[in-house]
Amino acid sequence: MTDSSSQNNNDSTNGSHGKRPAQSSGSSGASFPKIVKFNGNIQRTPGRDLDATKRPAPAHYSREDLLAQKQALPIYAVRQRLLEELRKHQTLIIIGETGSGKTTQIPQLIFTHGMTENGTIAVTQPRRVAAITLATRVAQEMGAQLGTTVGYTVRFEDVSNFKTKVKFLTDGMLLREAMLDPLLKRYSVIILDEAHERTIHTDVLFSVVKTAQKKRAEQGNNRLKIVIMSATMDVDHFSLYFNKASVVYLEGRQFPIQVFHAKQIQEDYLFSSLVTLFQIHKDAPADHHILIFLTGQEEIEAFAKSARTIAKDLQGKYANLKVCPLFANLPQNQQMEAFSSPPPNTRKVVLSTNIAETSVTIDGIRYVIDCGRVKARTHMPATGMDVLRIQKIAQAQAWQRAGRAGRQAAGFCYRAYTLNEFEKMAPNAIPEIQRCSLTTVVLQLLALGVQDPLHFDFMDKPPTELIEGAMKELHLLGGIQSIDKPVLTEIGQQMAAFPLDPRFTKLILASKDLGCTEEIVSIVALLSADSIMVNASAQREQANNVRAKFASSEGDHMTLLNIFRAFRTAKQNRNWCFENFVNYRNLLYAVEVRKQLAELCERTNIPMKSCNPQTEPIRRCLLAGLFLSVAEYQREGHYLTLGSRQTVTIHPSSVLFHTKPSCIVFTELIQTGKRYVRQVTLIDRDWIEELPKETLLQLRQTFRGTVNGPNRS
DNA sequence: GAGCACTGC
Repeated sequence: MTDSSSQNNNDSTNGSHGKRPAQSSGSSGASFPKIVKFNGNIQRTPGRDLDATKRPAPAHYSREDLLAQKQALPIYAVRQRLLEELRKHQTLIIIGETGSGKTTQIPQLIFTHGMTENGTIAVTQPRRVAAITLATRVAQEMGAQLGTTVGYTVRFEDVSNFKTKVKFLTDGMLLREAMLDPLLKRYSVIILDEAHERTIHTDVLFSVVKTAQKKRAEQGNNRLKIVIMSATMDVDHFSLYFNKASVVYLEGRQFPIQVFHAKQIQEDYLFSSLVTLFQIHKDAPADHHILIFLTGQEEIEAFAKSARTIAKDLQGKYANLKVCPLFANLPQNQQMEAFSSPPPNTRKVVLSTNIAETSVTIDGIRYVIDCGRVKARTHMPATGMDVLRIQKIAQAQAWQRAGRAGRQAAGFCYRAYTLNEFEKMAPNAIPEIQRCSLTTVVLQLLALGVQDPLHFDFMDKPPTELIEGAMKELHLLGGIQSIDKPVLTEIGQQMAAFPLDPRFTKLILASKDLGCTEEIVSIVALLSADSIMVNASAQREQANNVRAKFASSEGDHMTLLNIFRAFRTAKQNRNWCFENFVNYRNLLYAVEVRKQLAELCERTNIPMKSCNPQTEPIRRCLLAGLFLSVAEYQREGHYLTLGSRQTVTIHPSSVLFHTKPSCIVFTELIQTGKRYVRQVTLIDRDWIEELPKETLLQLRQTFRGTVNGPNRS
């Protein structure tokens, strides 16, 4: 550990040995962050973690084992000095690689030295599974039963009680708590971990904890200690934001990784990655597995096909090759393939999206091939549309990817881009808060008591248009009094209470008058979950045929509801899901969301009325809540949106893709190759005129001239 | 007749 400002001690691990594929050359001079092998037994299960039976069982260690493991962590030797720093400063920034032991050891250090007399230690994580596994591990090390002294809180699961002193929670969960108590009075220490990931929640929390600390200090009792933990080397930014807070560096052990860059610019990064794969395959021992970072499902499936074909031609000449795709939308049983050990004399090649960058860890990876690209979502405030496109990664991401080769032993990373290209990459990825729709964030800020979101103390301020766009949408939804005076209305307060996109809360509120809350709450829950349709390209046709019995001629929302009802009738049976090509995990998730929403409805006096067997109220409700998302048929399959007057197409996954009704309401607008609307429902155009007067007035004001007389061509 | 990266409440 060294004190701040003297830090530039990255090991350059670009060694001189190692074989080079023909089109790659050894990199020179680029620094490499420290990679530390985690010395515990923490494993992360992929995907949303709802199925408790699938969670890795906590390993059982003896007291001696646990102590030995603790002592082997790099942090152990410096714990006394670290403690001094923690005592000395009210705000401390700790830089250390993931797995250096900081996340498990620092909360214990704080706890055992009495810094929790006036409250609990909160440790935030960007992901649920991490919060759960870390709490399990720390409880074990402290000899406590999980849920007592050590616990965790994530959505749908609160394993903590009033005695809990070390609490792991998702950053989103702490933000929720802050909306009820902006001073976060029950905590004496708040640790924001993985701060370098800059999730939208952590970014808001930066300011929330800073404000809470200041106010509590002014009140003079129960002061708040803040610890920011990050893996980034760009510490000045953090330190400056937290009033020049002290920075502590934690060194770790690492396995060296040799990095190679392409010799010249690769026109086709897929082809280049494929060539590299087989050059490695020719020489490396069979149990040295390979991880290839690609951008998306389609790309991965095409790459897998090519790789398997080539491997078949080479059969018998080298080791066997087992190709495993890995992306979040892949059904869990297929995801597990990427984590299992392959048979003898077989090399595993995992083709992954950036899910393998942070969310999951795969054993035995010695080689990484990095295509240098990522698919990222950007919000366009002018059109209200999200654009999904492939872009170059940042340097920090490139190092993160490379690090995946050195988790258990020395490794290699082959980059499908030149050193020059690498040097031209942005040092860090653009934080989420600067590129996503901020409607929910602005709503949360207002609920937290922030007066002027435009001048909120962001660590990195989002573009003004994004904040203004959010205010505009909130105003249209009736959530704030006016754009100039952003004060929450009663509707706005309800929107803040619901863990939903405000547009979806609006739907629930609209359902009250139409007597279809029972149905709308299910639909909103389904829209909140990942896709419930299983869509492997290989069996797409079969899947569509089997699911045809659920399809509604009225659109996707009714179709979703039909599947959900059938799932519940089938007693939420897993096999039923398998037979019907629907995703069990995501349906279970929707059931949980529905439960939560139903409770909130009860609390806010929205009766769970059903309109069954009628469906018209549901479609009228969708229109009432989503009146900004209406489109009219033009010609050649194109639609024109009522509000922003953009040409859009119904997404091929929609049940209305063939039908092309004259007027539709949709829940998602996204640009990939084309501009698509997804989740589409057929409506009667006359219903627009029958909307409540205030809504119509608002519509006319917003889109003058487009509501009464759209040009039909 | 064509395709959405990843999280979270």
